[in-house]
Amino acid sequence: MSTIRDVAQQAGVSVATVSRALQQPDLVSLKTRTKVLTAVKLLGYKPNLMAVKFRSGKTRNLVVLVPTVANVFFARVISGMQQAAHDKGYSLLLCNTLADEEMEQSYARMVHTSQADGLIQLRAYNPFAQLEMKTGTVLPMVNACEVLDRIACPTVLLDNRAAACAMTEHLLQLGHKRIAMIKGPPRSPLTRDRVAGYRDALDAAGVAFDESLLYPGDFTLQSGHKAATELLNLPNPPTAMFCENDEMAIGAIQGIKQKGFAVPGDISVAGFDDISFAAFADPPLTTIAQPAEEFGSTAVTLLIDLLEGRLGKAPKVILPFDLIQRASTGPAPAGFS
Amino acid sequence: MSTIRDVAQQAGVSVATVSRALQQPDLVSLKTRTKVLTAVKLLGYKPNLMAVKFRSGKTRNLVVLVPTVANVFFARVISGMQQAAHDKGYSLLLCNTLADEEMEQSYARMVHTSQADGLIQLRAYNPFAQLEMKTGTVLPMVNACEVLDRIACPTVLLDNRAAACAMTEHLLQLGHKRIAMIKGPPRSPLTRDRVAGYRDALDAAGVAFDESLLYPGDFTLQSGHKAATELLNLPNPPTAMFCENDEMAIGAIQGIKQKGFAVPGDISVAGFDDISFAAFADPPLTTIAQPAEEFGSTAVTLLIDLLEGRLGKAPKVILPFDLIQRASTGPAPAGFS
DNA sequence: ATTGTTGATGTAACCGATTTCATTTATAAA
DNA sequence: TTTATAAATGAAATCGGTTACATCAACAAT
Repeated sequence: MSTIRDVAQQAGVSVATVSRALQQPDLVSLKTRTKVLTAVKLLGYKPNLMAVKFRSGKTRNLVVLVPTVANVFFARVISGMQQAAHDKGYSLLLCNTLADEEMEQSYARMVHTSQADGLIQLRAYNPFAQLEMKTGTVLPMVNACEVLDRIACPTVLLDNRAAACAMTEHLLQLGHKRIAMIKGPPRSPLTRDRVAGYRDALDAAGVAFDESLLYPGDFTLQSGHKAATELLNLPNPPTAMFCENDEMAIGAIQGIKQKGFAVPGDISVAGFDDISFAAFADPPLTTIAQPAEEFGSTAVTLLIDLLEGRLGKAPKVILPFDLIQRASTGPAPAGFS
Repeated sequence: MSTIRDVAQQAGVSVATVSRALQQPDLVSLKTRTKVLTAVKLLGYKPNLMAVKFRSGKTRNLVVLVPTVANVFFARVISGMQQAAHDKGYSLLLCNTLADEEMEQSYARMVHTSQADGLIQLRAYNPFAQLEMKTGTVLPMVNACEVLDRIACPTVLLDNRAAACAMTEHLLQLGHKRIAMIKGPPRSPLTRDRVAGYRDALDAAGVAFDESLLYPGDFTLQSGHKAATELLNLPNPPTAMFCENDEMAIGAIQGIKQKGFAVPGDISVAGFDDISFAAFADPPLTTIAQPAEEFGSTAVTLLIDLLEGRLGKAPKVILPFDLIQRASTGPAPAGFS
């Protein structure tokens, strides 16, 4: 590997001139510039960016903490991040945390140790909390998708409450009174907001809230299946199931069918996210579309703006949702209404 | 941010001693070590790993080129990579290439420019080819999943030919004679191998090969849907469709149903990969299970072994497949046999 | 002709660790 | 006690760039 010194020698100039010829060509005369470029080409010189980053103290790396890379929605978010980061000359250091706080902190340490400039967290947990407490500093971070309640960093989120309310209203309008919700982990702010939206709609429609219709899942196909099965075993089962993501909805549909019920004839099912499989479910899934890639790109943009000092107050960006009506929801069966 | 010099001053020793106290504690007396550790704690010292990496010339970063992060199978592969890399103290720099060679080369450049030590490519394209040609050197790379034919680097692959042959045999045993194949891009070695395996099985069974039953897709749900629809429009349509991945199979099932046919009553459908959605398709999908996470972890392990000089000849690791028989394949309809 | 200004280039410090080599101190052997 | 050896420590070089500052030449203004 040739270094800048080799180039300087080959070109018969100083290293400073080589550096300038490459970084700020206007400061160097045409003649010298040509000599330098010739030498660069001859030697196949590639600057050692590790040295540059070290010197500058900027890595242009961003750590991304993803609860589950294998989740289709997050995969789309990552895709959006990657695109935005690449466009701005940044790279992503990916971590599949599996929601393990120790793993998250281990990766967060890359920011303390100057291996990355900032961090994006897609979950309601601040891996910097301990260190920030101790040092009184605030580390560059952006929180997206599932955001912490009281966090002083830029966030990107959906109005989950409004979205859940909209979907519940859709089901109510179809005549459903017993609407189950297959939700996420009870502690999650995401779940809390969506349940709140669900209750908003019920309250507005004067439908009584029934705790037993709330079933906690874990966002997997399996848990949707299990939830639906158990909900159907209730003495007074629901006629509609609103799931907090599409995977659980697809799992629920299978569970419902296996119990011998029709979707949406007997039971309506709604999802959340609008992953690509939603449109290919049988029946195609009514769901809330989220701009997943935009979540990613916005998060990256905010973080870079923050890092480069272009961000004043920590903004909260709220992205739009869209209720996609497909065939998995229909009128409540007559016998039940 | 405090540096090693601050610690040295605080502890009243030289920087060399601090470095040793942290890296090779046995070389430092207990008394000094304690002084140093106290100073470290007091100052909240974190070594600047950028400096370490620069100095050592090793970044412990690995570039990963993924055709589509949003593809469920690749997401699992990445997940396996991430785990293995983390266990060995490496980080992943993720690139969603969208099979764009320019993008791939742009990321490959991170290896030339000392931002990463090596690269993992999940596609049949060598982004180092140009540079290696020019310089005569060979850059550290591992090729996995879809591997290049004549490449002198470690590879991890499935015996795609045998797997496709096994699935085709399964369909032949069910009495199918007209078996379509919804394949990938014609140029891909993956496709080529699988088509070869498909023909192996046909030949062995004495069933004539029909070019018109080969339909090229692009691994998306949509393309599976389109392929199935068009195949059913053939004058002499197939009774079974073997798809090169589960997404296309799920798309195909929808297309078939929309045409008014039953799966597997009229048409059997088989997939490849065994993604989580396969078991939740309706009907659940017969498919070839691939150890996706193991692809990732093996690729990472090989690359690290290569980087750390523990690899002699470039190995070809062949991972096992498993034919998962579910409900989407069944006996060929009587009328057609 | 003198001074000032601009443009082009070079010298050397610098970033923060590690590591070689030299030096000092402690310990064991004679 | 002296000497040989081992252990502990420090000074300084090093990695490969960037950049502040110094220098020098060319040219313009006076």
